Amino acid sequence: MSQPISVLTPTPCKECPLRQRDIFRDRSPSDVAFIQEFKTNEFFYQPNQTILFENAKSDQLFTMLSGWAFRFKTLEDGRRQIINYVLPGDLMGLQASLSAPMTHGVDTLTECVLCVFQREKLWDLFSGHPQLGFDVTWLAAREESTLDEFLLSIGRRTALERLAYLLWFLFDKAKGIGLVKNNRLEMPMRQGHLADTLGLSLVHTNKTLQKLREKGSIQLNDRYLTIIDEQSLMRLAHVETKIPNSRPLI
Amino acid sequence: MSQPISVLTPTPCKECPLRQRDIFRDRSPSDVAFIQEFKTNEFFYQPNQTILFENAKSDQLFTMLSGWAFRFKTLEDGRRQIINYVLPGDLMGLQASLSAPMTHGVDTLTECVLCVFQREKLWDLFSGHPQLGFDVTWLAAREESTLDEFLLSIGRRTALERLAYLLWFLFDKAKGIGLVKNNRLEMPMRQGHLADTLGLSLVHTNKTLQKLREKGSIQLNDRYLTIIDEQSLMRLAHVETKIPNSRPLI
DNA sequence: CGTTCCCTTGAGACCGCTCAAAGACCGTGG
DNA sequence: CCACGGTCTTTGAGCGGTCTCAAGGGAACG
Repeated sequence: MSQPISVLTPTPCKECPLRQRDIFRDRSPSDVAFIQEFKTNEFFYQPNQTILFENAKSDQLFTMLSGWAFRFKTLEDGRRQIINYVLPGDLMGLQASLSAPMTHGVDTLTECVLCVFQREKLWDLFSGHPQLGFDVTWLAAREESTLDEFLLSIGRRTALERLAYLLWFLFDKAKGIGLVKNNRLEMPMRQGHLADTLGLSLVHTNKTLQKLREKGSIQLNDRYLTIIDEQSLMRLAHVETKIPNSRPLI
Repeated sequence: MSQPISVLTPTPCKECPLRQRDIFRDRSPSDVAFIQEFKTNEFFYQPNQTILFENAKSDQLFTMLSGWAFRFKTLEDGRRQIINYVLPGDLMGLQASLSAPMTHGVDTLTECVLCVFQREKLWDLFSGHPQLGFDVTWLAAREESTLDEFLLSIGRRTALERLAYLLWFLFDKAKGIGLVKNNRLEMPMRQGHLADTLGLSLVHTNKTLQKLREKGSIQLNDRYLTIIDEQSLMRLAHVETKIPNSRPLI
């Protein structure tokens, strides 16, 4: 299990390529300066490396700068549940910074670049920069409502609806950060990851994927996802509340 | 659909009966004073009333003072997923205070007494009382890790494991706030609620409940739950990470 | 050119679902 | 005091969605 390497010339926060996107809210110069100070390092990970270990303590929290990763939990016998995917702009490791050891792990899917923050400075963030504290809470609350929706999915949607929902969700989220080009999204995960996200077996996920393709809602081959008819996909998935994408970046 | 009534003589925060319990962390007098000011009202609800409406805006957030409620989401065709239960000391409505309309509803199970806070003062909380801001985040992060565990449950645990987990979880949580007396917990929810929490049908939930009883792990009748053999229940449920109960109260 | 990883397909088993009905409990009104 | 309706629990029967097991095919890579 190899280690990440530190990036020699980290991106300065005020030139952060993510922050340029209008999906991320504006920040005061003083808040950006604090974030810069808060950021102690920049890490580069290979695909299939572990960023955060299940049940281990961590002194760091991270913002994904580029790449895909996923959060997951496992049972001792190996059953795995993928909780959510981590895309550029997402914060992770907050939980471990606030209290106990991590109750979930995070693994990379692609090469990833991460901003590294030190947990001990988190208190300075709340006390000295309340807007940032507010934003951390905002992000946590938003993650929570995403998980609410996933629970509804796994608990009450059929396999086909679930898959439709997941693909729509990922496509929509990726679109917000500019990962969708020509209506095509490169999805680095395997069908096994989708299965572990949906609470389905690999085989049934594959068969459900076929059905979605036959219906003409999506196209997915060679790692590339295209949504052919978004309206019908959303109807199939019972998407009811589209959360606006605009959000803070830390 | 009737309305809650305002309690005529609300409990003063510094005499809050919950705050006396050692499970809730100590607070500085100045923070308690702010919470007192933040609290604009105290509501009383009957069983089966709605506290927060799905898809509606809300200007309030609440702390449960006494009683049981549950958070849920529904699909248009009526399928319902219960996300989590709300017990004394739990904060709710944060999401609506931060951004969009509520993406989930909250209904009472029993009579409930709630502290009511005004959303517009939330910013004062973060800017003037960073410890409280930190604690709000802490609560959000903890709810998130609860949902992670529920996702693992519904996605990867069998019906029996899921039910075992849920009963253990509720019992343990209720114990922390003194609701368990003589190893007995009064559980106000119906089997239909359990089913909608577990992502199972009512009938199958009933049959799974029988199995748990036959195994001698639990006793559940007349609304009262007793855990006979906690170790074996935890083993059955694959409980791996017991999150410590100590937490902040707002 | 063999190995490995991943996707695909088929067959059969089983877990959990729906439909249906009966029993238990409770509050209300005659 | 009993009859009645409503809500909740329990049980049985049969169906089907999803699972596991198994094997074949394709693409990437050393």
